[in-house]
Amino acid sequence: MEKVQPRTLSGFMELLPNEQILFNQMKETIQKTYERYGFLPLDTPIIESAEVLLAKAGGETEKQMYRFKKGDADLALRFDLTVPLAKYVAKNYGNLSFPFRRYQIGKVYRGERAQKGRYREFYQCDIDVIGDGELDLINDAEMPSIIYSLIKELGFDDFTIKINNRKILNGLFEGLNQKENSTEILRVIDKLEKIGKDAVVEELKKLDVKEEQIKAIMDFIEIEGTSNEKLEKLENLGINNETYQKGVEELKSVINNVRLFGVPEENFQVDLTIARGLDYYTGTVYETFLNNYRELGSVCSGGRYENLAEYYTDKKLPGVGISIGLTRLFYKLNELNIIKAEKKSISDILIIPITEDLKEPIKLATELRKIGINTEVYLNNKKLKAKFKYADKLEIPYVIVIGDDEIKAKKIKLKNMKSGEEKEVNMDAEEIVKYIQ
RNA sequence: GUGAGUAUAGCGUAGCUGGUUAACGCGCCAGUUUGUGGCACUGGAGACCCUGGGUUCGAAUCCCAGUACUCACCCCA
Repeated sequence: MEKVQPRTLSGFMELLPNEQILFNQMKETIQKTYERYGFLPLDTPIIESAEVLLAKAGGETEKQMYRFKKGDADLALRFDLTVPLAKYVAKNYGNLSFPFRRYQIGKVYRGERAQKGRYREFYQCDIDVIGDGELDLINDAEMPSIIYSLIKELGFDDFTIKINNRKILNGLFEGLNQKENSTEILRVIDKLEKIGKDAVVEELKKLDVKEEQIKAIMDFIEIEGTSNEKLEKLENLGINNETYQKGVEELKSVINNVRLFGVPEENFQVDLTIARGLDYYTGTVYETFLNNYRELGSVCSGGRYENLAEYYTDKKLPGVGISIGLTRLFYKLNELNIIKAEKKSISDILIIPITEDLKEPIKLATELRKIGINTEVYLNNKKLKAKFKYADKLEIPYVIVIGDDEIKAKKIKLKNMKSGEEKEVNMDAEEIVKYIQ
């Protein structure tokens, strides 16, 4: 029979068991951290009506969205988790308590060309706080504290959460009469670290920004110093634009409150070049960098938006949120050998029966599972040697052999696969647990 | 969407100045060791060399097309 080539589409991540175990651990760490801050779980469909998902879309988003017909229905795969959240909040407005704090961890889809660390299907891990009508600025200051806990929990100490406010840049552009160009200019500024100062100037020239305006922009983003020094310089720049001043005020307040939430000074800073690609942010924006691995780019980003669900409801729903691209993060950490997929099995014990009667082995396995020990029974009729080899290959730490002798004596030998030692123990789950680490 | 590269056992690769049994490592199976894995040795299975066409006495090897994948740009997580 002719076989179909077993293949996985470009841009779709598929892992081996040892990698998947590690991936799941990271996912669980993120979930636990989000829950510790009181965020509620949410799961929305991967497929939604194209009309819903494309309500506000345009340009790149629309081009990259997977869209298809099923019968007469015009459907699409979700592009991110924010749009489904907007729909959800608008739809369930009456049944939710505000401020609504939710987390969502799920796959999203983007039909673009895959490349290193860029996938067509990937996990996003989002949290957002949505206010009804308004949302106090202090929520913007809580986000960095959550990022701080999260990155710590993921095992990193040396990282910096960079904080900025879009109003500052937008106000600056307004003052320079570059409002129409602001999105393009922001994109260019965002590339500063990647392409360098001179290239940024070149790019700005291409956007027809005038010489003295370029100078003003460059002078601005090159403001140096500690967070407090930067804030002071921003205030003393003599820019009278209202949006700008509001931005500086907000940023100052957020920075002060981030301290209140206990984020150590070395883990956050004002960075005026953080602009984020997404243009729906309207205030505070965050990016997080691992200082020893700057090449990873931001590992956790987010920001404040004025009106989450304007395309679905007249209710004004401002929010602030952050997102981790787990698939990319995992891929890159793995590639750089920062994390290692070592566990090949999640079993603590493999029970190897060498008797026709499986009653006792299964009974023991059930008892062990009841007290929380991951237990697997080898259920194939192979030679004993092959059964041990299986435990060895999967690096299952303990093996129990149960044959007729053991059943008769009600004693088993618990073998530590790493040391090779065997210990005779009563055939009793509670007893056995005492000898495993 | 634009540009470049790659395609050979399950995996990673060699072979690519065309020459008849396509090689190596890992993995897999079996044995040395019939209630004990790792190590070692011995043996074995496994490949329409991406697909289609062309050049040639002869193609994994050269040419063309298609497809897939990878990388970069764009954009982004």
